[in-house]
Amino acid sequence: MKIISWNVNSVRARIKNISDYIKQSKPDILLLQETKTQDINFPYEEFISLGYKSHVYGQKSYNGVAIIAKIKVENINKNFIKDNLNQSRIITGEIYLKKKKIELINIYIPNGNPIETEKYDYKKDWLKKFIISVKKKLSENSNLIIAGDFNIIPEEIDVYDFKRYENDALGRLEIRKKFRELINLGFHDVYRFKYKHKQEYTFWDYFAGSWQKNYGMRIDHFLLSNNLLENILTININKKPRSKTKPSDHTPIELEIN
DNA sequence: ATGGCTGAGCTACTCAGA
Repeated sequence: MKIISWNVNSVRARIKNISDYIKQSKPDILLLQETKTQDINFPYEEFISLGYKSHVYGQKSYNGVAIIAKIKVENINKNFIKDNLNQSRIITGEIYLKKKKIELINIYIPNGNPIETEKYDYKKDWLKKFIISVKKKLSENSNLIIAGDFNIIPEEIDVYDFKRYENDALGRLEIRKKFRELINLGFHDVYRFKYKHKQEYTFWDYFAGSWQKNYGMRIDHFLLSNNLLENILTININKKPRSKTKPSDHTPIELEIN
């Protein structure tokens, strides 16, 4: 089974790129973040024509997450946490891998910049609530997949110049500790689990030639609960979509499990 | 290297992203 996570930075502006990518990568499930559109304007038909059903939790202009699936996804839930600002940042559902019932959690964690503002507090509060809910869910189901745009640089190796981000909402120790706290509930960061010292990124800014200079950061992640480690086949950051015309600033991360 | 580039909503310009 192939599950892919991708912050597309507008599903409507990106629909051609997304469609081309699906045809090539053929995921069973595609988890989208930053769809940036209300549910009534979601391009359902484009995904249906490719054989996918869309489970969406949209919002006008900002945020928005979706589970695009070729296989059955049950018990879709948009209230995994209570979001203080009612932003559309999390959608969950259940899938089956052989006999295992897996809770799939698609997230778009707040950016949190600038620090020392209400935006940063919102990110900290969001993470606090999320960790509590994950802990509770883990006590009910030991098969969890958390994927999405975390807006967290886990370690120094995960950004082109750590000095620039050590006091930023993405790289600050206080935030990285939250990521570690999540991992310590019983998860592995699949990319880092497979590649101990590899330096690859999932995001590059649009400006200042960041892509060309490879000034990027690894902020999109797959976390698998320890019970699912034996099911991991491959994890891959696919840089091709970032090199296309009219790209998202993020590129997909692809997981294969069996 | 805390500014530049992109998208949404709207149709000039602000807000947000990371």
